[in-house]
Amino acid sequence: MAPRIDAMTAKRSGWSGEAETALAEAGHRRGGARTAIIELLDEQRCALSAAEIQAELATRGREASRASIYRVMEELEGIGLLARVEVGQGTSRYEPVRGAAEHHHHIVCERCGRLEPFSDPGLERAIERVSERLAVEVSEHEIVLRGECRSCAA
Amino acid sequence: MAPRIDAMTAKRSGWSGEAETALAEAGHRRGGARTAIIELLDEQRCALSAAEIQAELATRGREASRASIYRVMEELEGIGLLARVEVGQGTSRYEPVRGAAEHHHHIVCERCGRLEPFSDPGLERAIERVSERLAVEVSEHEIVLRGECRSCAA
DNA sequence: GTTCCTGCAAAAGATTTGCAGTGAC
DNA sequence: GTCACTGCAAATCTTTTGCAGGAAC
Repeated sequence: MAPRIDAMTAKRSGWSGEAETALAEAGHRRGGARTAIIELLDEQRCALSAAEIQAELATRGREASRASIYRVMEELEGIGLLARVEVGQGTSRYEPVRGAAEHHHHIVCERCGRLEPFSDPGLERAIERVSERLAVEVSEHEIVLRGECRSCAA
Repeated sequence: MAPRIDAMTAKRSGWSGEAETALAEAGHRRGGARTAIIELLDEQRCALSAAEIQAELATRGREASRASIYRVMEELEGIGLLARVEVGQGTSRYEPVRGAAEHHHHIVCERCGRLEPFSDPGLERAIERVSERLAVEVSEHEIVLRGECRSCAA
């Protein structure tokens, strides 16, 4: 069931192509706003909020309405290609899901608010052990650390 | 600097008394709404949203305005006695912070939405190791698991 | 009496939805 | 030609803020 990626659609790093393909297979048509949003997301190294997506698109001269942004987020999240990240600033942020190899979590700087990704195999193992011990089918997990990032601590 | 708990104020399990004491030391006066909110929080085994707090207080005939609820949440969070928990439902939830012994995380049922606490020493150790490895001063961490709770899986 | 606490109403944000026009297939 | 995609405006929902009256100390 994993969507195949053909050379035509998988232009960039693969994620945007994967997303386009999955949407096409689900019977969606293409649209300018969505394409621009997907490409923008694919370039990011960390999660963006809807407002940030809109602002960044605007600076590129490829504006999209807030409604479209939220609708695209909803679609992508629904097919499991987008993760919603909430770090307690009252807004949701979104980032591509690229599979296990790129699986990561986030650390939020309490001083500057910056969001940084990190990953740790030991932590993932600990999560697995917990879910086994709890005898619950855990389909997702999310870890947020809060502290002072190195630039702020310096 | 840890607030002392005297026998008069620490009525219930201790947390509500601790909260009242800390607020008093910070120069706050007492008020009906706040007392009711603090007592309600102290009875909970897991986090409540502002709406739930208001509804539960109403059924007890001790209503409080939404504004007061948020204001009390803000005060308690500010002195570190309340934790804000966000599990991705668009609303914040709040729960007493009772210290290391009761430190825990949450699992959210994707089917029924119920929030359950869990704790795991191995997971805490993994978090410690990560923060050392990242060389970042981590002051807080939050872990949310998503899956199917046992009642729903049955 | 001063200052905090509270409720109400209004405001501020984020997100969602209804609708009509445009565009993809 | 059909039906999805988009933008706009309106609606919804959560949380915050301004203000005036009442309460704690």
